[in-house]
Amino acid sequence: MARLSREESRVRTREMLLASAARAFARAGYSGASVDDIAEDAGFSKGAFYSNFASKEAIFLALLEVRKQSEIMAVRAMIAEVDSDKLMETLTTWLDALHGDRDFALLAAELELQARRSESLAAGYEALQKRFSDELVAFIAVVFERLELTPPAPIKDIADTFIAISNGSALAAGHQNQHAGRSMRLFLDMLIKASATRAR
Amino acid sequence: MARLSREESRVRTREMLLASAARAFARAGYSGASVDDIAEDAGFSKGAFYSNFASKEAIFLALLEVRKQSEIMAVRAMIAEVDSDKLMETLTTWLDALHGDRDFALLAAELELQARRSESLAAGYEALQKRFSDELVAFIAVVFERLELTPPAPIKDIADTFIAISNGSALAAGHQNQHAGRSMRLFLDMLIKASATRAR
Amino acid sequence: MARLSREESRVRTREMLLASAARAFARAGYSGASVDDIAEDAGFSKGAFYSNFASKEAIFLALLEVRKQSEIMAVRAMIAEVDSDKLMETLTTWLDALHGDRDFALLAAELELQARRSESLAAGYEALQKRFSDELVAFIAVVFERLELTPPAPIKDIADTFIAISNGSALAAGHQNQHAGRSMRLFLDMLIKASATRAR
Amino acid sequence: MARLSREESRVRTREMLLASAARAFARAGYSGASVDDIAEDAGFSKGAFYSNFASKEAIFLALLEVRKQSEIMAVRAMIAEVDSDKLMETLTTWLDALHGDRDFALLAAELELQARRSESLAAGYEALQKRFSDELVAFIAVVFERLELTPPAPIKDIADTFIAISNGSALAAGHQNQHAGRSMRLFLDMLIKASATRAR
DNA sequence: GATGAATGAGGGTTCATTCAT
DNA sequence: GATGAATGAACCCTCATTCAT
Repeated sequence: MARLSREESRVRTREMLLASAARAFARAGYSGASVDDIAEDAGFSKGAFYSNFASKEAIFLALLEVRKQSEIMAVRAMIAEVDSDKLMETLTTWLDALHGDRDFALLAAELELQARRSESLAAGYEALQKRFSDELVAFIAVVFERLELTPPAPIKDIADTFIAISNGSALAAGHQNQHAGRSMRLFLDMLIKASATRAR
Repeated sequence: MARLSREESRVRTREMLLASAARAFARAGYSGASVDDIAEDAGFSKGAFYSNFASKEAIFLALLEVRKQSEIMAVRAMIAEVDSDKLMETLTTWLDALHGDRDFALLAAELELQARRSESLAAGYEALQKRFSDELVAFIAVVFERLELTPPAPIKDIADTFIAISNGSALAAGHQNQHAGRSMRLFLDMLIKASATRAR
Repeated sequence: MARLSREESRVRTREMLLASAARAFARAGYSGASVDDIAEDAGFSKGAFYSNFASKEAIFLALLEVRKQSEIMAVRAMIAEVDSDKLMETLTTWLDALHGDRDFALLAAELELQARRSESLAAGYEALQKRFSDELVAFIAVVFERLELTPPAPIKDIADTFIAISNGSALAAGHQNQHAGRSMRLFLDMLIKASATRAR
Repeated sequence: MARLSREESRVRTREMLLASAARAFARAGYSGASVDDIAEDAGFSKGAFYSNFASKEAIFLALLEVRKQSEIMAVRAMIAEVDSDKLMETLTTWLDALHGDRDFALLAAELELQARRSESLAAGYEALQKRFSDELVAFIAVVFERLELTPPAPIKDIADTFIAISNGSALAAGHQNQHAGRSMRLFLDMLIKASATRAR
């Protein structure tokens, strides 16, 4: 059985704490979640927490980074495989993933809100958000290109609306989550209908 | 100088506390805002707070009610004055109001999030949200009627998307808020373009 | 219908507050009972309370006085009607009264305890307790005289034991109060058996 | 100098808090004593208190347990060494111990009262009290056996009276405590005089 | 690196008391 | 005399963080 090296073990602890923090922040919000909750839920002591993260804010920012990073990677992956056949299918899969995990959605909203509140968080957040936004703009541009459609508005606005609906749906989704994602699909449908076929 | 009567004074205190609470919750979130903050910011002691509201949760719910109520009244007012000439203008005014007050928007988002977390809040919240949603659905139906257009999707979905964009934009709006509301207008434009003209 | 004079009305309010305080102190103890509880339970406002009593401590002391006074009067009444025929019957009635009211008993214990804690209460209490003790000693002396028995110990000790059992039973009486008073009767029986018939 | 291990240190803190709580509750009663008082008097912070006891009620109950336990052990010890020569001497020593510590006595009374008021305390209390009572009944039975006397009343009643006098004396004992314990001895004397010598 | 006892600031809430009405 | 809004000190408890083990 492969023994974990010290480094591997440290990484593993870190990841378990991050996962636990994601759950805790989603459930109770940044202020409402306690370091103790997070540590215990991950199966560690408070001490272990502070050996891995300098503060509660630090783990929050780390989480923010992990999440935004993975969102960026997801979009980038979609760009790579854009082709007329599987595009809508890929999109649908992505949207389902985005809205399927209720905790994920609530966490996203909490991240946004909290980043807006704390100056120290805002700094780190802004940069990440910019990168994600840029990536999304690029993706949308590629899609319109491929579909040979002319966007009905500046792509930045479309991307912003996309993000707004995503976050907004997360907030609005009550206990019965069944129609989360409908808003997004309605928006997509209309977007395509509203786009002018490009002259050749 | 008109001296305030006992009752007037009480009402005034209550309102100042509500205003202060709105600021505090917007700034720091539900958990992050302290009763002490709220009371002091309103110029009162903690004791005064508790002789006006039974608990922190109570003032939060009271705030929720006030806000939702005024949103409902706004929509209702719009229904009353719907006519083809001033409709878009009225809508624009409303949207600007909705997004013009940054604190209001953040508060709205916080209200949604918190209501989703606390069972005791959720109870009170759900009812209010239902009433607002119903009102919005009625409004949208009237508008389509007046414009003699057929909606491209169930009106409930349209209303939900409307709300999602509103909340989502509030979250996404960074320090520079200038283009908040663009998403909403984009959505509205596309909505009209996507609607079929009704057969007469 | 006779209107209450201002003075009568004041006395009535005072008495209702005293009765309410007795219930509250018995139920929750001195610290545990709040002025608001007491006032509201009596059907008045806090202001009315403070118009009648200078402080929480003041009403407690007033209560102490009323109770001790009535205990003294009860003993004095028994002395007056001591005669060989009805003596034991009278005693029994008194004891039943003492233990029949659970609240009364708990209040008595609380009074004792609290008087022992607060210096300001102790002053007023000590005097009252002395008067009651003296009265009880006189009563016991008369009874032994009448029964032509010689007490088996200094009468003061007998009186003290009497009081100790009374207070102790109140404390010990659990929810099932049926055998409160047994201790007292056991003590009385033994007391008589242990007394030497006086030589004539 | 022996350094304290982690565990030893924890136990020591706990014990110091318990001792401090005993003083505080005796002095000010359950409601009157504050967690802050208790912690500071023991030389710790409030936080230390709460990492040793879950709540104020918890330390109260823990105290109750310690005290009742030691009372039980004391009675059990007496049963073990009952023999005609040293019995009365042992009893006397015990009674002196019971009444010698004024705080102990007041605490006992407070424990009884408070247990009667709080449902959550009552649960834990009742069990302990039952065990003590049973032990005392057993002890008294053994003593009568040894002395070859027939008790003049059900042993349970005798035990109850015993307890009542003990608690009652604690309450009645003023600042001058010199004659506490007299009641108890008077009761014992009479008890023996009132017992019938058993037929052989 | 991990532990958890301890700190100390603060959070929500209660409450005796005051005082303008 | 009665009212109850307001005060402000405590109270019970939580929690981010530190540090000796």
